[in-house]
Amino acid sequence: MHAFAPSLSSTDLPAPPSAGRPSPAFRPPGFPLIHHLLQPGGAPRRIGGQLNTNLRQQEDRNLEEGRGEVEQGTDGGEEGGMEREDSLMGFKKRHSDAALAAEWSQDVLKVKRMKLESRPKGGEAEEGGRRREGGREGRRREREELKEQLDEARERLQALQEKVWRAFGEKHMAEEEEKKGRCRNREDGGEDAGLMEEEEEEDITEGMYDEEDIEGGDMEKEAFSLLSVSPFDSFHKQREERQKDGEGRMEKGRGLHLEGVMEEAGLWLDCGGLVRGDWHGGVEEEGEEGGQKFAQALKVELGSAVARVIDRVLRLYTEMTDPSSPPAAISFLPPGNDGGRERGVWMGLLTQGRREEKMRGNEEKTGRQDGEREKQLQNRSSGAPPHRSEPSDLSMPLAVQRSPDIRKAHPLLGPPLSTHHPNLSLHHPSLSRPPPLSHPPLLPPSSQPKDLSTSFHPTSCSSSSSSSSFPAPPPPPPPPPLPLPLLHYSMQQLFSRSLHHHQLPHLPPSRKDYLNSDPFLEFSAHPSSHPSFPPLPLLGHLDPSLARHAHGGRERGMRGDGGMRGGGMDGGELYLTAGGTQEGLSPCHLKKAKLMFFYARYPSSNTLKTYFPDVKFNRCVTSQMIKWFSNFREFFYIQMERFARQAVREALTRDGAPRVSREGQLRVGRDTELYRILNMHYNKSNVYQVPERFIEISEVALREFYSAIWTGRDSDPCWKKGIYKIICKMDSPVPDAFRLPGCPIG
DNA sequence: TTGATTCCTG
DNA sequence: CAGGAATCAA
Repeated sequence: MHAFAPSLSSTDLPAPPSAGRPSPAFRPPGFPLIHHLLQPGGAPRRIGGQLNTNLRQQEDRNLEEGRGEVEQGTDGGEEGGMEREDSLMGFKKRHSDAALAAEWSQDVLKVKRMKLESRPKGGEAEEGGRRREGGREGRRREREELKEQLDEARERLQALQEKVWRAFGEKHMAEEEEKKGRCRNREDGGEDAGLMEEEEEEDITEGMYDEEDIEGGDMEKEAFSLLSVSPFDSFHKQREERQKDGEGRMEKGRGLHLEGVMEEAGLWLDCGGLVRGDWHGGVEEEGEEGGQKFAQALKVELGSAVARVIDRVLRLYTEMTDPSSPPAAISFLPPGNDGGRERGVWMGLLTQGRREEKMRGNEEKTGRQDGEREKQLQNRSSGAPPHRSEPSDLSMPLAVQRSPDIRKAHPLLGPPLSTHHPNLSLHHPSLSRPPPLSHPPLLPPSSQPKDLSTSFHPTSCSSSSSSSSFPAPPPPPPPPPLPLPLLHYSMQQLFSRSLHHHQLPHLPPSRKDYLNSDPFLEFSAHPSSHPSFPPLPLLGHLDPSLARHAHGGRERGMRGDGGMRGGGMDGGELYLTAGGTQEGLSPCHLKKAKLMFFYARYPSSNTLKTYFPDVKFNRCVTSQMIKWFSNFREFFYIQMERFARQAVREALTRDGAPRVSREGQLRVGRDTELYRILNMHYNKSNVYQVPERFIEISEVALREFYSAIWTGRDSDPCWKKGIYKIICKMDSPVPDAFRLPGCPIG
């Protein structure tokens, strides 16, 4: 089980698209993989009864949500728990009715059929007769028959188990033998006819299992079919059946040795041995050890098989989508853009700006505050900036002052070495021209000399080389794609698609698809990222007792009861609602929101609601999230302004009095300081590939700021409004991947 | 009046 | 990042 636990926990497994899957915190480490595999998308799995309250409610929640949509927007927070209990009770009640046998799966029917068929001929009548006879003679004969049948059953069982073990590559015959020996001894100790049926059912079950297992064939190949494979299906349904039937029907409730085994391995491991069904007649206990091993073996095999299949599918998928890309993370770079080199070519202007800033004597600190000082500084020190306020300057013919010797680096060979900044490289072909600037046109990028001086670079080549300015290593290269496996979120995606859309992409998506539809491929497994993906990501951060309370379904109750959080924590409190949504926003939601910012700077509240299905929105939560994006924008614009001012200042100090704005030469590449800062802020874990579009927009914003500052428009109190207006029109649709609940990355 | 947004502050 | 104030639009 643990063999694949780190990378493939139960929480990675497919689940209904709705929120409310149990948090890992609720689950002992050994929660069986198969349990989830048993719940193919949407198929209600009715399990209950023997589960403790918490788990039962979780299961019930799964059940409910398997049927349909998230109960979003419904007022289920307070009453959810009760309603669930009621529905559960009602459910049991309903199922005590024999009429509901029709609901049972074919597996159950098959079990019954096989049970009948395998029963010794006439045995039933004879048995009844013996029972009526009721004497000692009858009992003796009965035992003899039982023994015979038992022997027979043992043989069959042994054969069947051999098959099973062969199938799973494990042989625990000795243990099985020992187990059966104990069973027989116990039987000899004197039990009534019920045991016979039990043995028979065991036999039957083994047969059934064997049969279906044979059909199952290659587990690895058929891992997906295992998601709905029937032995376990029937196992669960029979468990349910037992629960419905209750105490009085031992012949149904008991037996099914394999079932018992599985039950133990499943439920017991699940719940830490807390729960145990009423069906235990004693034999199961004897076989517990072997049964658990068997179940363990099954789980291991199932888990590894599923993991292999998943990896294979992922590989296949990533190959289909972009054979040239590393499998782990599909690059957003357009074809032909070769990673760092290309990026280095078409950008780098603002590389390493910040430290330079400090070197230059704390002229700026941060954006807004700099604003005033910056103005003063510029008005004062840059001495009658010729570029400012005179349109005539801007309309003057471009006279690019540059020293031809500066730029030897070939545009395709990356940034110039050391002392020269690669800022003014070729305009990237994929870059869309920023919206028309409010000042006279600049040279089109394509016509601009490739060897323009680095005058716009915040780091002055003349004053200090970048290497000297930065003893520390230069800005980190673009984040390398992380290796396989793609799990967690991407796997969720994959399963979500395969299970709910019943298809995997078979054709390479268009570039647009890359950008807008399949960004989940950008996610790569972070080594340390752990599945907060399925809902309730915050629980992991909370006190376990909170998790317990929350798990109970009466989360609000704990607010008063637990009192684990002092006053003032309400804002960030987490409450589970009946629909699996949570009130309050978690750090995971914040991460997700930040990633969304790459696509949408100005999402509407309605948009946010659609992209956070696991959040129960109320006025407070909505405004909080709106506020988040406001803060994101604020940070974004502050950086833009800051770097724009820096570039302006750089241009002034470098070229003296350039007569034209050259913001057209500004670039934001993945190797620039500006990019690094933005990435650090919105994508701190650096597991998400920043969309190219966001870089383009950043460039637009940077140029707009530069232009405004250059032309002196920043003296207008409302000078940023126009820029905001431009940027707000550049929102792109947030990928569908973000519509899933939970946190996309760890 | 409410919600969204920006600006400012801590 | 949150809180608060101010502004603006619906």
